[in-house]
Amino acid sequence: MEIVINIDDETPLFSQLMEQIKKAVQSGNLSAGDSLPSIRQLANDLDLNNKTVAKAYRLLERDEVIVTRGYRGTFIHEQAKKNSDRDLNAWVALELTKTIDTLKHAGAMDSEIRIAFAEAMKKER
Amino acid sequence: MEIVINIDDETPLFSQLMEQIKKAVQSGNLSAGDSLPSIRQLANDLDLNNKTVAKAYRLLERDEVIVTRGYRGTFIHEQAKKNSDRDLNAWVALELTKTIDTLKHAGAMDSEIRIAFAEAMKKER
DNA sequence: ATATGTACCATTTGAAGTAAGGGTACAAGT
DNA sequence: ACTTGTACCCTTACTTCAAATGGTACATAT
Repeated sequence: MEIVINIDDETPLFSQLMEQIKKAVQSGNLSAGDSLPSIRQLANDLDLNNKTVAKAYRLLERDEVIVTRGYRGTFIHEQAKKNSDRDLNAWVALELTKTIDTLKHAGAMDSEIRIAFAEAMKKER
Repeated sequence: MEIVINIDDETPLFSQLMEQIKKAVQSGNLSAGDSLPSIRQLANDLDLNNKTVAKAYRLLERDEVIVTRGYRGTFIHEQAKKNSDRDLNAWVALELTKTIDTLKHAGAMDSEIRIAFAEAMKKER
């Protein structure tokens, strides 16, 4: 499989990486159980920082598209194909939009919503 | 009635002004129908900018604590005492906290929630 | 003329957060 | 020794926003 990262693209590098791995899973280029390059290896190949690749891997594991097995490396998740369709971001956006809509219809100003949101994010630890 | 604005206080000036007017309503120092100083007058007395006072007045009118009658001036709302108890900010914070709680329990990262929130605020015009 | 709220134009200051990178270190296993 | 993912430390550049201020202008009324 080949991965191409475009630095000029406005989408974050870790997002590009996630998208391409998900696409490879959906197209069948990557199948359940396949091993992925190590974080350091991939970072070196793509000329990215370790942290950038690690972030993509961390999120892909949370989405159950890949599985990390410590020193053994990283592999494609058994349900990767099914899970690579799910879009957590879209769901998050939908939930937030619904709530914001409610607040605005009640007359809340944008700044009030933003302040309250920032406070809520701080306190929810 | 006397209003005291503390510049060293971390709470925004317009918020301080709103709070003090609401308190004056609750304590009975200001009653329904009482007239308030004009925006320019109050801004001058408290050494604030017109916009700062105007913002407080605008929000107090939205909360139905005061009523503006154009060139005639600004007055205490008929239901001011009842409405000065309601706290829109607290309700907004509660709604957002509930939604954020849901998102976090689903595994969403803080940054994802923040990005989605910013997008939702942009698109909801 | 003068005063009312309001609506624009603008700027400055400060805070907060993301994305990305750099470095160092660790336990677990080969 | 070497590699794995991971967890810290910190820095840089960029973006967005709130809050406050300043100025100009307007219709509406006295």
